[in-house]
This record gives sequence, C-alpha cells and structure tokens, in this order.
Amino acid sequence: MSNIKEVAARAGVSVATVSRVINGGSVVRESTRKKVEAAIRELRYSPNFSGRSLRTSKTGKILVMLPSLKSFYSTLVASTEKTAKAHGYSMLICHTKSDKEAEKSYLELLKNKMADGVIFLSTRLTAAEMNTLAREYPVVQCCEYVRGSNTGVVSVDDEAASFEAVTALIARGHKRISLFGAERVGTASDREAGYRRALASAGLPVDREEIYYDNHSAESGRRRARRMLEAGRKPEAIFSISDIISLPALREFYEHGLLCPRDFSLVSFDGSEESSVSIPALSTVEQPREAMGREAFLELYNRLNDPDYEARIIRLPHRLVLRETIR
Amino acid sequence: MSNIKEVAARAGVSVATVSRVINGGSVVRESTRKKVEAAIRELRYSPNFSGRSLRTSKTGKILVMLPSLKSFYSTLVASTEKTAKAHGYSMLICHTKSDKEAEKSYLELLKNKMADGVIFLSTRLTAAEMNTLAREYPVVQCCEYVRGSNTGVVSVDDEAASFEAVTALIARGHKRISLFGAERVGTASDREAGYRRALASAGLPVDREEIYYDNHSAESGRRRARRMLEAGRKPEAIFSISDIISLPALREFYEHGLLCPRDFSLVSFDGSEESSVSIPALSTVEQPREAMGREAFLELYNRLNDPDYEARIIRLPHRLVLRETIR
DNA sequence: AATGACGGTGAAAACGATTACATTCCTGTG
DNA sequence: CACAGGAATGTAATCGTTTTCACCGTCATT
Repeated sequence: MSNIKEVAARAGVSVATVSRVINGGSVVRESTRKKVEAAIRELRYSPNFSGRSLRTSKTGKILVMLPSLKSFYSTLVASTEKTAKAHGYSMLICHTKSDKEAEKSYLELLKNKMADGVIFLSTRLTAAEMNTLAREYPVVQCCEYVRGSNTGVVSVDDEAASFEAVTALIARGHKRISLFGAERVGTASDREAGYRRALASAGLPVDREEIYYDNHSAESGRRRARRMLEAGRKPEAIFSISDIISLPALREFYEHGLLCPRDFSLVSFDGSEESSVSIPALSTVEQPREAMGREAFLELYNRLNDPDYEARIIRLPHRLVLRETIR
Repeated sequence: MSNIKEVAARAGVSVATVSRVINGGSVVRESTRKKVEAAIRELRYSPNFSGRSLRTSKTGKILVMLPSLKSFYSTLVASTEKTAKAHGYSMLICHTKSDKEAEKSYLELLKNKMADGVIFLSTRLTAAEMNTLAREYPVVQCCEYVRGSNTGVVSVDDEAASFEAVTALIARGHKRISLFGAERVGTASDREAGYRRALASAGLPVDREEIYYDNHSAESGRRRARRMLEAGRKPEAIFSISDIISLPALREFYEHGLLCPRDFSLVSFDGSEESSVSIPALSTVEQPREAMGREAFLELYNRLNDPDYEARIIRLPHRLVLRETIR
C-alpha cells in the first residue's frame, strides 16, 4: 500500500506539498499540483485514516444507534446520512438490538476517537449515563429519548399525537379503548399520557385491565393480543404505541377470527412503510422521518462545531393518517 | 483525554509496560499490573484507536454492506456480529441504498485502513470491480452476489429453491403461473431459471407476457400487480422472487378486490419476518438467516487470517414454508 | 565465584499523516 | 541592479500506539 512519502518521492516534491494538494486550501503552483495528482493516481494512493485522524484528532464520522433494522429507520437514516454528507461527515450505523452492552461497546468508538458524535434512535442508557456521555461528546436523541437528559432531542409531540389518535377513536363512538403500551419510560409513557388525557377529556374512565404492557418487539404484539383474548375480552378499539406491535397483534386477532375494522378498530403509531401495505392498512400517526433524520444531524452538527452549543429540543409535526383499521 | 503516557507516569512505569498490560500476552509482574490497572481506571483511560491501528495496521473491524434496512437483515447481521465478536472483530453497517456511489464511498473505509474486510448483502459492483476489490481485500458476498466473482459466497441454492416453490404451485393444479421477477442478474436470474425449469419439467409453456420485471423495491411490487391488471389479466398463480415485492403486490390486488388464496395463489422468497405476520401469511422460501450471517463471517475470517485462502462458495439449505397464500 | 538463563522493564524507533516554521524562488519596484 | 516581499516549497516535530532490542536483577548451575 502506498503512502504519502512514496507519492512525494514519485512527484519529486515533499510530503508537505502532497498533503497540501490533498487537503486543498493552500497555495500550490498549478504545475506541481498536476504532478502530485498524477503520482496519486499512478500509485492509487488513498490517505491513511489513522495517520490523519491521529494528527488532527478529527474523524469526520458520526455514529447512529439503531435498536433494530426496520424499514422505518431506512428513510430516516438515509436522510441523516444525506445531510451529514453535505456537511462533510460520514455515518456509521450501530445495530444495538436494544442491548445495553452492545450500546456501550459501540460507544467505545467515541472514546477510542473513531467517531466525533452520536445520534441515538433509541437507547437503554439511563438519564445519568446519557448526561455524562453528553458532557464529553456531542449527542442527539431522535424519536425515542430518555427524560431528563441534556442532549439534543428531535421528536414529535408524542403526547399530543396520541391524544389526537385516541380522540379519533372516541369520535367514532368507541367507549372501551385498550392501550397496547410498553414500559412506562420515554415516548411510551408520553403516548400513554396522551391516551389517558383523551379518555379523561371525553369523560371516559381508564380501566387498568385495558392496558397491556410488554416490550417493543414484534412478538410482543401477538402476546398482547393473546393476553387480551385469554382474559376473555374481545377488542373493541385499540390504541397501539407502535406499528411494529400492531401488525402482529392484528394477525393474532385474525387467527382468532377477529377482523379489523369489522370487529374492532385500531390506531397505531409510527407511519412505517408497512402500515400502508398491510391488509387492512393501518390507521396510524405518521412521524416525519425525513425531517427527523435531517434535523437530528443538524442539531448534532451545531454541537460538533461548538462545544458550548446549548442542546435544543426540536418538536416536529406529526400527521394522523386514518386508513382501514378504523370504522 | 488521557493517553498512554499519562497512565505510565501515574503508574510509575514506562509506556511499554502499560501497553503490555493492555494487550496481555506478555510477562508483567503481578504487582505492576495492578498499579497500571489502577492508573487506567483512575484516568478513565481508553486506548486511541488511530494510534494503535496506525502502528499495527489492523483495525479489528469489518464492513457489512446493506442495500436497505429491512428486518430480514436484522437477524442476519445480528448473527454475523455475534460471530465476529466471538472472534475479536466488530462490525460496521453501511447503508448503501442500492446506490453504487454510496457503496464505493463506503469502500474507502477499506482503502483508508478503517476496516479489514467487507461482507456484501447485495451490490451494484460489476464482476470485474468485485474481483479487483477481492484481490486486494477480504470480501464475502452473502444472499445476493454477482456471478463470476472470485469472492467468498454464502447463499441458498436459488435455482433449486425456486424450482421447488413453483413446483408446489403446479402441484396445486395451477397452470398459468406468473413470475414477479427482476433484472436478470444474480439471484433474480437464478430464481427465474428455477421457475422456467419447473414449468418446463411440468410440460407447461413459458408465456413471456406472464413475466413481470421491475426492480427490487417495495413500490415495484404494486407496480407489477398494476401492470398485470392493466393488461387485462387476473392473477391465477404467482411466483415472486422476494417477500418485499409480494406484500405490496398482494395489497394492490386486494384494492382491486382480488384476494389470496381465494382468487389466486402466491409463493414468494426470503422468509422475512413480515411473511408470517401478514394477512394472509405468505407461502415463501425461507432462507436460513442465522446460519448465513454466521457463515459469511467465518468465510471472511479465513481470508482475514490467510491472504492465500481460497474463496469458497457455501450453499446453505433453504426451507419451503407453505402458508395461506396458496390454495 | 563465575556463568547462563530468564523474567521483568525501559528507551526509542516506527506507523502515516498534518502543520508551524524556515527556506527558497520569483517578480516587481525603486 | 539590488532588494523587498509574497508565493511556493521543504524540514521536522507531533499525534498515541506497539514492538524490537537492550538492559538489569535474580537465581540456579557449575
């Protein structure tokens, strides 16, 4: 593998000049630039990242932590990456599987100076851990975030969106509305809050039996449905905090002869690609994925360039999309 | 940020000794090891990756190229990563969006010595490009691969699996079997070959009008269905080369009042998570994702440790899963 | 008591880039 | 023609590691 020295030798100049040609911005005579560029081409030279970043202590890379690879994230991170690229950064995806250890091991990349900052699309860190991290490195949380952390945040107004979704169910005349929720942290808790407020402001009681907690996985969707049926209840209307959960739940009900919207209504959250393709198509709260991905990077970028930049909370507008799962 | 020198000073030893403690394998007196470890802890020291890899010219990282973030890949790369970790490697995901330029720009990471090898789960490179790459770096292709490349390959027997899938359709008495295919390269072409062989060996003609080409995206599934309907044809039986295509197609037919399996049958390919959750549940050829992810790394690992390792083609067993989309 | 072996440690040279500073080369002006 | 001064280039230090080689004790062997 060729290095800068060989290029310099071949072009008959010093390494400093080669460096200047590579990085631009300095004055180099046109003729020597040509020589150097020719040498670079002939030797198929490509600068060594370690050497460079050792010297400059910059990497031009950011991390994006993903709990899983779902198409929901595909457009979101594509947007992040596009924006990053436009600002001279490249992006590395870290697949955490919602595993705290995995997350921490990826964060080593930050400590090892392999990356300059990180965007979380979900995290298992505590607020305290997040804060120590954010004190030292640029951090932004997107979509999902832990409360009480002083990092940048990009999200929709989960509470308001959920209020709206549940209110739509109530407007259709539903009285018994179940919640397919999750551990009461982060957005799950906000979405539950919206659910509760909607019921309250319609004068409906919150029946604790109608709240089904579980984790965020696909299988858990089926489990919630099964639990409901095993409790001897049939669904009338359901507000589910994520499409990921809704689809398998729908499937489980279907296997028990219960169809949507014939037998019950469902409104869900995320606006994933699957939501418009499934049969029946999901009514769901759509998150502005492109904008979120973009804003997440921009917020990070501010901090990247200014250690004193004060982290912001950015709320983006959601959109309630009513499709076939509501009567 | 602390460096090895500060640790050495604090522990009252030389940097060489600190390095020996960090990397293990060398003889260090127990008492000094303790001192060094204490110093490391107190300074919250973490070795600088650039310094290390500059010196060793090893990175301990591999790249995984993904065309998109679909849950199909989630378990596959989780398996790759687990195996990689067990062998002391970590994994970086590159989201190529099936874009050749994006792919190439990620390959810079190889040239820049940011990573030691790469696994492609789909590529836009030509066989020639792939070969030049593979001559210089460890490369493995998994699931999807370009023909005539001398890289490691891990896949199912696409032709045989497709033959089996289409034969199942024929066994159900279907005579007019459409193909939802794609540009005739790589696995798409093998799957088409299996489709043709199945028809041929059943004595059925191949009707070119019944072959619908398009790309690999979700929207393209709807397009194929629409094209079929606009041509005034109704589906009788369909073999689709990917679940990604099948689901939107099913949806499109559904919107035109055509239901599966009532009005037609469909067998698809991949065995994605969605295939078992959709309504109706897809009949599909399941690929052994875990095994594929694991084997892909292992094959890469061989080459990583031995530049003269001869690349292998590894075929893993598929499984035809018949569910609700077949009568 | 001299010798050798060996466990433990340190000094210093890489690795490949960037960059402050020094130096040389031009060119235009008095 | 000498010289100032900017433009272009070179020299060498530096970033944080690993690793070779040399060195120093200590201890067993003769």
